[in-house]
Amino acid sequence: MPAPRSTVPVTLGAEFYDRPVVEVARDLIGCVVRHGQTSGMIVETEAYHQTEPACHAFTGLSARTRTLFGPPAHAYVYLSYGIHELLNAVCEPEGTGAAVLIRALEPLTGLELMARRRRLPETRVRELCSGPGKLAQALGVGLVHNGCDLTAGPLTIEPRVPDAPSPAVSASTRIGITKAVELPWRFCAAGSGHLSKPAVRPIAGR
DNA sequence: CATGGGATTGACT
DNA sequence: GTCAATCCCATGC
Repeated sequence: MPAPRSTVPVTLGAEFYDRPVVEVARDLIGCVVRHGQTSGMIVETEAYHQTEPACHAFTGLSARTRTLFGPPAHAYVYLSYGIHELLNAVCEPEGTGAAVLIRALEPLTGLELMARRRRLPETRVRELCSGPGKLAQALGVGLVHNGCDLTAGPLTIEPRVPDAPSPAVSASTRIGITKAVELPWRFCAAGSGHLSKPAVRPIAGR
């Protein structure tokens, strides 16, 4: 059992999330998601906003989207394809439906527990959190966390380490959707080996 | 109340 | 490369 290094937990405050969702998606790259003893650095995100049809909030307020329209800095967790639970961070002011989908992490702590939850050998680190369904399973995040305050725990997101260099971030189109496919609202840490799929480099010119 | 569609993953050809 | 699993919820009768 590793002892905690600090007695004061540092998490991103609500003001971080109370901004345009695309900015938050970009700025979350390099931040750290923590749940219990498991944590990982965010290397891939996507932004979703009520004004575009790929967002669950596009159709308006409902039982499902209540969290999305709620206050920022809360978790929006929903079931995808009846199997996978996907973790989002609600953004923008209360009343606006917007969230960042956390799509991939570089595992940092609790790898043994992650591997157990993922039913994988601990050697296969790249497969622990390289996808939105995978990382939720690895962190032990589920529907029960829908609506959780990300500034209060037990599920939190921490800022980037201050003395670490700012990560190079690439923007590209979102994955796995059929509507508003043209928006470049997917953000990846350049060169990361823990992405759900390789980042597509935009082709200059043409 | 019945139906159908996913912000995915893993197994298989 | 293809495809099924599985269930919440939005939609429509």
